[in-house]
Amino acid sequence: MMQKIEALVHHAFESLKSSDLIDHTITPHIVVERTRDNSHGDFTTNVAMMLAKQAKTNPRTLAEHIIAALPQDASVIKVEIAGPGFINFFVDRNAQYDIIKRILNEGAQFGLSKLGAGKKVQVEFVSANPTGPLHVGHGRGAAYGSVVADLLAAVGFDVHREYYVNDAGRQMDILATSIWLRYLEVCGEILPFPSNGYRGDYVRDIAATIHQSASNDYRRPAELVLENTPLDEPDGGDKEVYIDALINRTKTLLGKVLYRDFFQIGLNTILDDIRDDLQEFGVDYQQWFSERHLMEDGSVDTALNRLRSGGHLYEKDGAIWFASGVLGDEKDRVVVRENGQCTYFASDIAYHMNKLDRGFDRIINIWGADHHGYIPRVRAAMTALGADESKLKVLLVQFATLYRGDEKVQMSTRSGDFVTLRQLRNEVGKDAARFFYVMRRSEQHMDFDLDLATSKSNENPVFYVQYAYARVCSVLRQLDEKGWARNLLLGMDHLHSLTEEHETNLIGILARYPEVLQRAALHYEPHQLIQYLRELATAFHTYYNAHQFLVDDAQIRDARLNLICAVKQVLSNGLGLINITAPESM
RNA sequence: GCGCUUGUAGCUCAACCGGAUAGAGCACCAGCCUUCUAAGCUGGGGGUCGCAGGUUCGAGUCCUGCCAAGCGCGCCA
Repeated sequence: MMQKIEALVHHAFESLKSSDLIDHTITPHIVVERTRDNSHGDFTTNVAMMLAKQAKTNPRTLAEHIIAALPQDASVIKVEIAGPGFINFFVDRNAQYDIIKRILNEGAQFGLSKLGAGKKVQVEFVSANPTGPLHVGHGRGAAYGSVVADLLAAVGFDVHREYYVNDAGRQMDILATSIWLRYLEVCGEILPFPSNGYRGDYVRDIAATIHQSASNDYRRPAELVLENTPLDEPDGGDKEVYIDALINRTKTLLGKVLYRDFFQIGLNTILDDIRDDLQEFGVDYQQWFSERHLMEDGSVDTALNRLRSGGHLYEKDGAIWFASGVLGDEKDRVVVRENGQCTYFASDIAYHMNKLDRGFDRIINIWGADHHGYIPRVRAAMTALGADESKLKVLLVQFATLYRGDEKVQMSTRSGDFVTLRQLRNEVGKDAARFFYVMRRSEQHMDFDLDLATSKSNENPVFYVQYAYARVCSVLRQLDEKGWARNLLLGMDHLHSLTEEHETNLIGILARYPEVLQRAALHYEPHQLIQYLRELATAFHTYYNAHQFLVDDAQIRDARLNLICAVKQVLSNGLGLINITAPESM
């Protein structure tokens, strides 16, 4: 309908041009919107106001010309000028009933579109370091990323979901060393735990598991481990220097092969846990991309060589720098350290080169908001690699602060004192967790109230929407119990009897669903869909309270049943996109 | 100090490329169950859209300056 009106206005412009009422050089950008107020009709356009100056007339006069030139259309029953020059369109109610037929015909397909035209989009999200279980901060990125990906797929993009596994680098060495030290404790060795090590209970668990299968194979005496190590921070030393020394001792004492095995067991255990966790949270990936793989197959060297041949690298202070400063970054960045090791940034350049080489039309990175300072250097790298940096879209997710009632839940990753995503799921359930996470704009700081998410009351927005769905199901069960059967075709023939204000309002909301989906997808804003579902649920609950559906008059009854079945379908489609269940009864 | 983000009702948040009277939920007050699930509905009060300028037919939305909060500014990841 919206496109139809847009076309009508476009035709009007063309005929005004040909009759010389409007300058030929004017090319109107016609935008037709739904009105926000029923008294303004169904659709509106502001072109008259936008172009009045160019057309050298006032908005209302121009609007009159446009209306006079509008082609006739049976579904448009009234057009009027309002306010400073809006052109408002009133649509024939009978045309609006068609949406119910469409929804019931298209079913689960209703709302989907081909807007994306099959363009390849990669969405990389979560990508938490595999140094421990996911915590509630990662949960928001997981929920947000998966819904964004599903929304894009729903409007016709070819979506590739990916998790970048940082399985190389110092943090992983710290993890492996932490596990080994805990393992030695299990063996009976007595030694202090480094202040910069990973202290979470999961480290002890992994150590215990390894000891069960490997017994004392990796055991070395504590004296040897601590031989020639500097002081840890609590003793007046530097915790970074100390942990690096311990990593070196670990590598030396275990030897290359055993260290590698040990490292791998830790990595696999944690990665498996993360995989399970995400899967149970309704998050699936097409690919888990290994950073280490990138280093081992020479991709990092290739990327650096490409930068070098483009003249973007130089040497200073024994390190190799990427001249990102001239490409929009705050300053230049080191890619190869003085000790010959590549930085994390170097492998990230290779990773983005790899993404580009795979031919994605759009590359979406979903990061925690604390990484925002990293964006310019990645863009600089893409530009230096000769790519179009506008293909990259970085979406930032702010942290969620957990509350239990009024009380803030304190968290610290390093000390191991944090709420895991798994704990959150166990406490509030997958549905509530997903719903709450994407309820707010992602860049918005968010307060996550655990008590509210678990409360089975009218305060809880998740139940509110699910209850609307369950209510429709309940009505259908009642229909059956009363010995009636729904006659779909009879209902279709009498949709015109749905004239109550509650009914026309509901129909109007249903008709908006495809547009909401497109907007939510193209702007990467799942919260738009949530808002919509709440609005739809409200309109349904209101209708439910105002009118009886199961009336004796079969024509009205079946028309109403068709309407509420359409509501049921759209609720199901919308909840499905957020990956939240639609319960038959509650 | 520089950069990014945020600032809307008592609280948590919306507001579609700049559009008509800034909307929800919670909380508060007053009502609705002999009728399809009251996890629901109806009505009410509640706002200098952080502050000050500017752009224009029109600004919560765009521009500039200030104020406040969060984050970032490693040869960490």
